[in-house]
Amino acid sequence: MPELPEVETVRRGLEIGLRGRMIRRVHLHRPDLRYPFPDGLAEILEGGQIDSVRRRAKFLLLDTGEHTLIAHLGMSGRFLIRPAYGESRLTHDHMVWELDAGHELVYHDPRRFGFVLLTERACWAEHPQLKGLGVEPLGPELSADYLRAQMEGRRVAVKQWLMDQRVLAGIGNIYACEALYRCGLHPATPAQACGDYAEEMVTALREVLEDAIASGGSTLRNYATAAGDTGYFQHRFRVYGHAGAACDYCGTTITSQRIAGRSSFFCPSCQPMPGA
DNA sequence: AACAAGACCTGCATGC
DNA sequence: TGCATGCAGGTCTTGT
Repeated sequence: MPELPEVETVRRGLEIGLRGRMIRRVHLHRPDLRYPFPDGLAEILEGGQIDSVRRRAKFLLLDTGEHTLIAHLGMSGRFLIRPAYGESRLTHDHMVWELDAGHELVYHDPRRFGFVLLTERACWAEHPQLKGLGVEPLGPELSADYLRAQMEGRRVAVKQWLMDQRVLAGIGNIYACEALYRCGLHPATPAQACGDYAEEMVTALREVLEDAIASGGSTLRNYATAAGDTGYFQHRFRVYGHAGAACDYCGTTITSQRIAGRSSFFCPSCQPMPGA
């Protein structure tokens, strides 16, 4: 489900709702998600206090005492803060934390592509899931020079390359499509042929991600913030999901094509392949 | 090394 | 109404 803007929107909601709260009890309603829940998870968390909620790429980091909980929402994961349901819960409410003040935090994930892991707070960045991640697209490390260097020798489609978490951490299918539209590149262009577009790509990535965060992310199916609100950036997609519609800029029909197994949307006129 | 394809799992929309 | 099919915001593993 969620790409960087959705995860960041969730993070902001969790930060407000969870900072300083006590974790009274932890209930696990199945043994695993994508991976088994960590050994001793409940015992480690219970009685602790949530100090901060951070984000790295599409991962949420919940700091409590000496530990950091690493959570990924996969395709369909949600975190919700709600008044305690008591014994009852909804289907796919896999992990529930009883908090103070009669509230609970719920991890809900129908497809179970998401996961929850635990690491030591002092060395969270060394965790295998986080160690190899590339630069934050909204951080100071993103530059045209960095992109050009990373494109070197890469023949994969630029869209697949943008979604490579070792290059850029946090871009998924939607925002790769939208960013490429904004910089006028055909998504199937080999990455190594896109060097001349590096400056435009930096601008396009920052703009589309910042606009999406300002809109509260995109809600296609079940994405919602911790408070249960839906985002509305999906109404601002220019190409994603718009196959058959007219391009806003030139009126050409937007087409879709499967690239590296993922649906890819683009305007054939605004997004030519360089040199073609 | 770089790349493609399949696997993981459920829910939903579509078409017969 | 019921069933089969295909598709979905991600990542990991396997095979070429």
